[in-house]
Amino acid sequence: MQIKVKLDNGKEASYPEGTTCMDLYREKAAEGKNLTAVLVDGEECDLNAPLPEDSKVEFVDFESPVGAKVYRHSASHVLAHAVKRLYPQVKLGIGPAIENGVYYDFDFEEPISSDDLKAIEKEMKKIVKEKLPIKRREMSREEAIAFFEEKGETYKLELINEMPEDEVISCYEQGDFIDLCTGPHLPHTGMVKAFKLTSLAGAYWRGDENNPMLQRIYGTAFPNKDQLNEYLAMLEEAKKRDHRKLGRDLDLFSLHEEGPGFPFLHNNGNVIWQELTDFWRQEHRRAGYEEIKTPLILNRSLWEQSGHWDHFRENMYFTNIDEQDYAVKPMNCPGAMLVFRSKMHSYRDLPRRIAEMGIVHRHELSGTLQGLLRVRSFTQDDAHIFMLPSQVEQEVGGVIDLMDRFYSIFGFTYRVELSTMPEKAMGTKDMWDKATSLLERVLQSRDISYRLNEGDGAFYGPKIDFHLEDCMGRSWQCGTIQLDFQMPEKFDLTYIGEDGEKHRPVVIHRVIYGAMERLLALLIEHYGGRFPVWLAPVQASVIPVTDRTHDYGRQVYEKLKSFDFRVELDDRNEKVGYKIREAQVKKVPYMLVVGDKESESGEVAVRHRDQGDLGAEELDAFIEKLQAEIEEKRI
RNA sequence: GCCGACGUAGCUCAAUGGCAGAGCAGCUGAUUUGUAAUCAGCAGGCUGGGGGUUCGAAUCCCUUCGUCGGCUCCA
Repeated sequence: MQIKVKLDNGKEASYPEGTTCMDLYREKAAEGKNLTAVLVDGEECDLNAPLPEDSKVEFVDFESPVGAKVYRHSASHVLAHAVKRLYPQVKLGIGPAIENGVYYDFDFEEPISSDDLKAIEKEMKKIVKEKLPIKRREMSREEAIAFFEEKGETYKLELINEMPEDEVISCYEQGDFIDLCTGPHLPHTGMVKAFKLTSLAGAYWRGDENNPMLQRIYGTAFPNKDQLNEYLAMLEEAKKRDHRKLGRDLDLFSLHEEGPGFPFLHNNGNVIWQELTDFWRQEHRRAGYEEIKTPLILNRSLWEQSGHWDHFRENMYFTNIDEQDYAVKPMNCPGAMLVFRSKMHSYRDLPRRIAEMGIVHRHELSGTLQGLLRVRSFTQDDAHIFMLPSQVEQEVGGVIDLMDRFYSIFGFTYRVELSTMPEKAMGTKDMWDKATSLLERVLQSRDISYRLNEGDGAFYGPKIDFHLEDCMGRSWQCGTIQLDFQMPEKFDLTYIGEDGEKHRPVVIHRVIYGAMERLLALLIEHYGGRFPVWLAPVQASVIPVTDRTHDYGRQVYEKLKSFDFRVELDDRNEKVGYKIREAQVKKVPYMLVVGDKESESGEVAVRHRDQGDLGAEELDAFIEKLQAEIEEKRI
């Protein structure tokens, strides 16, 4: 009997019944293709499984996401195998492929240290050399339980016990190593060509802090040495862009033992900050926002009223004034509620868009602090929009437009997520459903694709989050739009409707930059310290060639200053090359070299940090161009 | 908070139980310089803090603070 199979090149072929994926795989591999997996009818397929009749077969290599996953998953088994050989008593956790690599969680009898990774890597190389065939083995539930019980693999037993009754329990075997795994895998261990163990970390079993902490070994794997080295070089390159390093080198900010998580902004960083907030104010005025400022410390009773006392207390700082309890604000909303409530509103007053650059303090766990990306005190570009229920869709849409306006100025790409009702939530399920579907409707009407994040909403309402991607492909939550039917109730907010009766307004909380500190970190890394001219702490450095041209250099410097450019005069007794190098290292966008020629002609010799020497130009012409570049916020 | 690693001059790093050092940055002087580093000299330290072991500690041990990589959490 023959079976018919449709291949990925569109051709149909027939094979004897019982032909496996492996047979086809061998046939393809013999053609010199570097395959890692086979997809049957779009599903990852075990290589030893016989092909079903009329199936569609595709072959994938490392370049496809599925191929990379299979490849790296096999690498994770090689890792576990090596660890098991070196530490026979170790208990296995899980070991999936992740973006750019793999990890595997282990419960060691005695904790290992990162020095031990070398020996493990060496053992992995041996296993690769042995070219052990990787075979799938299916077991009955009883068989599997008995097997892993005998091996003392308590974590695997936990996984098996939670599998649905009818699930096929499959294991993969290579040499003397067997692991519970759905697969599929590479045909043999010799195919795992280039890998490196990168770090050792702690990780709670199944991500739950109440569970024991396992040791997680991270690594990465590629089909060849070149690709591995390229990846490692990319990591090195990213390190150079690290905002903590650039923050120090460019004198933007600092962090001190005296205030962990409380960043100090230096003049250079503050210049960028001010530009960002100036731009923010301008755009918000245009978009019809007012701006307020509310106190940092407010009485406990306010936090009880807002619900923060019940829902956010672990993250708050407290103090005592005149024998009364006070809290440092962790959010700006209660302050904004008080401002709104301080006068009567007609429906004609709404929507009221009230913005605040609000400084908030949150007690984050010490282990989570990270430069400016994760801090304990930060400034939110907050705003609360108070509106009629009928205005919600339009207002949410307006905020989305504003988000896009800001992010595109910086050249960021972003991803949208919709977060729904969490466990610790205020309000009824019905209100939440209503609010959530409303947000969904706005996103859908604008054709914005989004990811659903079940149970991740704020305690007072569902939210739309905007995640910006940084240069390393990590994403950070910045903008968020949170719908709130709770706060208006808690604070008994009202407006007088057309009917002369009191009604309840709806509130949205939103930030666009998110946290100024995080945004600054992101911008530093995004631009690698080469800020666009509108943001650059120093926009131009005037470099006289000799003492003879110091006076002319000063004239140029003064003129540029009179146009409000941020400019420096480098009249130190140094060679031109030295001054240029220094300006380049500080990533100053423009260097203006002035020597005898320029001082006679009234020109400046313009050098751009990226384009190099641009030649001499009339000073007025340069000023005009610089103004335009700043005005347009050119990237 | 938890797991692992680390903490030496402003920065990057040496010194592994026996006198704490280099490069860059800084300061002083010479040099008058044309598109990424001129030369010479000087200064810079309670080796994160506290305790211990030792004749002797940057080095070994304990503790505490901080930092880094993760986990959990989040703007």
